[in-house]
Amino acid sequence: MPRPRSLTHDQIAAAALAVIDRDGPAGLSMRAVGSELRMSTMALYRYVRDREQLEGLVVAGVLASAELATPPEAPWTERLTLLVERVRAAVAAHPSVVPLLLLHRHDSAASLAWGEAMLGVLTEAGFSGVQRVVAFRALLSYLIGALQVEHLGPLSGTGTVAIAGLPSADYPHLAATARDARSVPPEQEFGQGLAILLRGLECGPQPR
Amino acid sequence: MPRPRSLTHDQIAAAALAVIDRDGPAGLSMRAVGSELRMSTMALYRYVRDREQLEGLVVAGVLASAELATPPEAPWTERLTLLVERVRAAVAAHPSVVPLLLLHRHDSAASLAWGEAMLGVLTEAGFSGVQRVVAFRALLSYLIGALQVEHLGPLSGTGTVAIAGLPSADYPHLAATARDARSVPPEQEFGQGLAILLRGLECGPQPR
DNA sequence: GTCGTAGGCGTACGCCATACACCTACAAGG
DNA sequence: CCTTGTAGGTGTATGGCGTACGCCTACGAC
Repeated sequence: MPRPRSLTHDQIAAAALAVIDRDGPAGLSMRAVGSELRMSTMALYRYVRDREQLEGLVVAGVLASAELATPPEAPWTERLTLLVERVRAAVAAHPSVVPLLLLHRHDSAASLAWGEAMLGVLTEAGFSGVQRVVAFRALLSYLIGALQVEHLGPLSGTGTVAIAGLPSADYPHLAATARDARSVPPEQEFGQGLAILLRGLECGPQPR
Repeated sequence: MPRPRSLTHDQIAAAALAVIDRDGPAGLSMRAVGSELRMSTMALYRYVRDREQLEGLVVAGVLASAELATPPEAPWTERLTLLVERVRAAVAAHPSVVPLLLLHRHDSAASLAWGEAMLGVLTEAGFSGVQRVVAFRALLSYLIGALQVEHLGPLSGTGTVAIAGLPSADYPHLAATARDARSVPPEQEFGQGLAILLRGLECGPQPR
């Protein structure tokens, strides 16, 4: 009956994402999002319980951009690769959102749906019971960890350069590896790591 | 010549860790650590540049408790498992430190030394060049991600319970898997996931 | 036109990190 | 033993944050 709402959750999430993309994760504040929407800070609270819920909206928005359908005739390893790579791509488009993703990866419908899709493929591949639990958590851990390692590294890649310059006397392997790492693009590194994990799932004592 | 220092970095790290263990990650503040040390807030700044450096000290302290020596005659997979499990154990003793670990895993001598130890084993196992880079990053990503998934989950495990209660109609696989997951202790889940990854390193097209 | 609901906003409070200026405890040099 | 300069410890102040609360008012229903 009274005045209609003038904002949607989607608009709010988009505004917050814009702030984060522009000013980095530390730039996100209720004040900043408010003025991004040309509203007062407190107006936001008509739409959002608190800052935490707003962060959840941002994460949900990013995850929702990942397609969940996979070709049913493709091998299960390939289908899982698709699902994982799509999340990686969605996040790579907004690197500054990684710290929020770590805290809110659980509490959105988009993330539940992604998990459901992953488990669907694993189930069709023959995984069940504890093996399915372990396989899913291993893939999830790798994905989460890789995002974190890639985007929250020591200034996202410049750290590798710094490590490459370490005194070879103190850290010979580390310095050498960091030098090698400079020639490996992040996508390739991510993909190959994922391939290793999937190979372990394929050829383990509990195959199928 | 003037007055001697009355605090060491170790004492400060221990105090901050005590605060975190008692009040959780959000309880960490310069004020809290100051009063834990029976000093004023600002006294801390004589020993520490800013809050970020203090966080680094805490992480360094936790990581330093992980032993780095491994039996040279053991298989390389077992030696890597030891190194990874020790970090997991060190962190599991102070779960609230996980968010800080994610941000500061790079900037302490302890973490560099751990990386060096891991790479030493990988090198002895025959890995080199890009393969060594990929293997190391895969293991690191899994470790980081698993810590995050385990300790920053939806309230650390209670979330699994919540998911298990989801409407099976909407998320059938997710609900079933969450039910299965309740019977798997976290250490076993972590260990089996790591085993999968190591198996992938062993039996891949680029073994040795 | 009237009215009640709920949108939008201003103010204020308590927390945080931290810059700065001050006092003072103490080791070194006499 | 006394002086002195350095650096330790502290109090105060600033500017940011999230958000509780209360006010005004635009608006749909009647």
